Amino acid sequence: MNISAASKASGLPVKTVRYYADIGLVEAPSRSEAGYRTYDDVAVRKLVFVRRSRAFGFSIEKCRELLDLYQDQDRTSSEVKRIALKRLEEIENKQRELQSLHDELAHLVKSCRGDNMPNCPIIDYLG
Amino acid sequence: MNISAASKASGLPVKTVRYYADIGLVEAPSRSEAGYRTYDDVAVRKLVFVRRSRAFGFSIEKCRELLDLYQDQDRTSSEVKRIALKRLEEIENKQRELQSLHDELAHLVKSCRGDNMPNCPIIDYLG
DNA sequence: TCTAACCTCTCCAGTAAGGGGAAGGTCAAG
DNA sequence: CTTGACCTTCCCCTTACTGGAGAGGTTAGA
Repeated sequence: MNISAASKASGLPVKTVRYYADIGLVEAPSRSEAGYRTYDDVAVRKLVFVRRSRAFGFSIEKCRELLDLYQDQDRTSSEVKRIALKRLEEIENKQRELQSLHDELAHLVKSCRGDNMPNCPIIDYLG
Repeated sequence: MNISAASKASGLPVKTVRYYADIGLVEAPSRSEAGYRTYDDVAVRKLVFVRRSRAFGFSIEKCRELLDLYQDQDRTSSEVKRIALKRLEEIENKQRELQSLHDELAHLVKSCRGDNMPNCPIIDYLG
């Protein structure tokens, strides 16, 4: 499998597939005689694993840890759960942050008439 | 006012105060004989304006627009409101995204026993 | 007056996670 | 044999800063 096939199979852009090997997140693939990267199903499965992990917002470093656990037959589910719980907390923190931003901004927006006059409570609040 | 005083007065790090002038977000301050940047209250007010705008998550480019409107006596509040509404939409989109991430991840976490066994629904889902 | 401590300057490099694109080699079809 | 699709490496670009090096300026105290 050349890189574009691996890209389609994994759902990741070609650039990203290269990048993940460059930074050592996944193993460097073997090369054809012409120097082309060649992928097998195992490599693609790991790429998919990373794609799904990234979709949850795990950082590359967390993906590294998760990938290690994925490949470690002696892992404990508590190790995985700990990482996932931390991410869940991050998400909840971000949600709280966004909620308060939202409420404040929505309040300002509602108080602004949005007409042709220069007077604006939004600008007033910011200034 | 030297830069550290302006920093304290505006609530922005010194580096950031310099940066905002470097990228032309705010005017380049005048200089003392020794080349030190000197700030006045007007400059500080603009820095505060940017800090508050940034706190709402407005990008630097949006801050540029907002700052222009802030300084434009002939602005209309509808121009400001339009920008704020767009940001509000962005926030709401992000909230929806985070909510679905949260629900999915929370579900996985709940289904994982987090014990000493290798079996893990989180890893299974990702793999 | 000298010196230590602190302030400021510019410039360079780095962050996260890739994306864009140039210059050049390879491969399969017609 | 040529064309076009594919692959390679390399370097710069993105956002919004942050950190640090090395050099010069300022100020308070001995």
